[in-house]
Amino acid sequence: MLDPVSRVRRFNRAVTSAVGALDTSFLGRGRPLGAARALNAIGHGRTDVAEIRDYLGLDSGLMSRLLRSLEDEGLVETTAHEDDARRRVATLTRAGRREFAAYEALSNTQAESFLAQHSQREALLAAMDMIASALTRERIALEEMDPRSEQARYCLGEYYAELGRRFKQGFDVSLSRDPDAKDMRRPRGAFIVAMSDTLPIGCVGLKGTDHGYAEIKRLWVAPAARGLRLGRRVMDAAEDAARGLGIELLRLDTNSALPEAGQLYRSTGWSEIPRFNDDPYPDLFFEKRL
Amino acid sequence: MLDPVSRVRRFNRAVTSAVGALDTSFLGRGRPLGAARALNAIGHGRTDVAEIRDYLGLDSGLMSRLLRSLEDEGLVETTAHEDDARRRVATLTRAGRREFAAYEALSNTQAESFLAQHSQREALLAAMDMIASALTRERIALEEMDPRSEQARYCLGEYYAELGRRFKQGFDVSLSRDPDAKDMRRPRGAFIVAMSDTLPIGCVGLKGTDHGYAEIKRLWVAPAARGLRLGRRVMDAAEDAARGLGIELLRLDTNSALPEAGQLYRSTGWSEIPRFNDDPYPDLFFEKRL
DNA sequence: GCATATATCTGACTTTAGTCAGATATATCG
DNA sequence: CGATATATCTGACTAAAGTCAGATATATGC
Repeated sequence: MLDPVSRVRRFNRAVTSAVGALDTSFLGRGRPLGAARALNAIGHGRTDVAEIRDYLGLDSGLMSRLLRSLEDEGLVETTAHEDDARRRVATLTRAGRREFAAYEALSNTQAESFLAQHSQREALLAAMDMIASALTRERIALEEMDPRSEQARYCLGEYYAELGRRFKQGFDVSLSRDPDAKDMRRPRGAFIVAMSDTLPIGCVGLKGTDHGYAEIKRLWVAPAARGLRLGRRVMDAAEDAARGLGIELLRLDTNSALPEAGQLYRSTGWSEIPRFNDDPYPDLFFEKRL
Repeated sequence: MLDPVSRVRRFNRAVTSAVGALDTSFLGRGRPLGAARALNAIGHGRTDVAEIRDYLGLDSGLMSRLLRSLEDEGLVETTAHEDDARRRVATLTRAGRREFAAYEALSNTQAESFLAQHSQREALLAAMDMIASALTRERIALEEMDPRSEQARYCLGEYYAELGRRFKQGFDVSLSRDPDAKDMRRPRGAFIVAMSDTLPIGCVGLKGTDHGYAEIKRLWVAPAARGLRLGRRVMDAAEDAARGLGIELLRLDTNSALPEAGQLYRSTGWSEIPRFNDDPYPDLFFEKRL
């Protein structure tokens, strides 16, 4: 009935009016939207004035005045930055934290009531995740993290769960060659997480070995982020990290039940090699010379 | 990692900035956003001034001034309404149509470039459809239509395709007891389509028979609209239509491969009865006394 | 026909957002 | 130290959006 472009535009119309409604609900607290947005940015931990200005896309004059009005209301205090007295740092006062909490409550209530009117919650949330990831595509940041960090462990948990669903025989980490966290940390290796806003949406591990090569492990992209060519991006980052560590040969193992992974490797310069380990799960092996 | 409310809020943030970007693109044509929105509302067929005002949520003074500025630009003409000379009707001039087309082109380009950067187009579109339907939930309208109308035929096509996917043996309409369009039109029956904006997202047929009962046929809800309790709403509408036609007994057949349908019937006063036709597809039969 | 209701318009006003050109204070580089 | 760059602030301004109290014209019910 509708062509793809009309479907996108139908979505845009729906969302425009929903955003408008959310904005108006923020006006209920007797403060212009600009000031409310600035307060919320500070509440969410953006304390550096330049950072807030950049995030909200404001002129420096306007930003300054918004801060002043929040100060006049007694919600915000500004001090000079420790390392650079030209920069200013904004923090919420006690009253500011209370006001911020009130905005948070408004947002939460609105989100909850939206969810409550829908009986297929998980499908709806998955759709929202997917669109949020697509819309914030340019803002996805790749960060090197400790493989034991909360974000990394979340990714690994999702990764194992997905293998469990996709392998006919299921997946039990303890049977697999679970890499030692130390091997995926500098200087032996690295662990890279793709963050969209505060949400981890993909990862890859570079595991150092003592056999003259390093291994790529735990490549995962959240279902909601597939189609954004993120797999390729994290793999590129892992290869860069490997080069930085002086590694010249990479190997990896995978399973033919994950065809999209195999396709990615083949299209990015990896070549299939014979089995090089005795892990029970993989049935495909690749290597790439850097 | 994220609780449901945070996921909704992440979506809201993503979408807020995307909407802002769309708005700014509209400013490129040298006209304030308010005027551009009014022009687009007229171009999309909202000609009654009160209707535009209502749609855009504007004060009557502001609306009047926007119309005036569009008239001054030579893009819009207003005339008195035929039936009520107090009301005004706005139409685009030739120049107005040209300008409207330019805005349309902007929107289309923006939508296309969003789609182009994503390789899982169909999944992304399905997610957008789902969210658009959820957000415009209160604006879903049930309309009685001819079962041969474009909208009805679209729904039926989707319905048959879904049965084909869900029945192990597939589905071939010609083997089923395809109701005559005449039986699903007044005065023998009715055909109801649920419209979200201009998109049909569900349907149900009420088919008159000569056996002392009418049948419910072709109950379908678009995958993107599931979870909105739309099935229940269209069924209620069909029952109302039946009551209006003096029908006292309803019957329907369905298949256990469609468990959500069976559940709907059981929870809305239908009771299971023995087979009452020789259609090869159904294996469950219900009736309800009105 | 008259009172009342409705739809739009006009004029006078305020608030919010945004722009721009300096001013001020601090940092950095040679 | 001095030149230059950077971060923020201030003042003066404009544009856009929105509000509100009537004015005007037309419709409707008795």
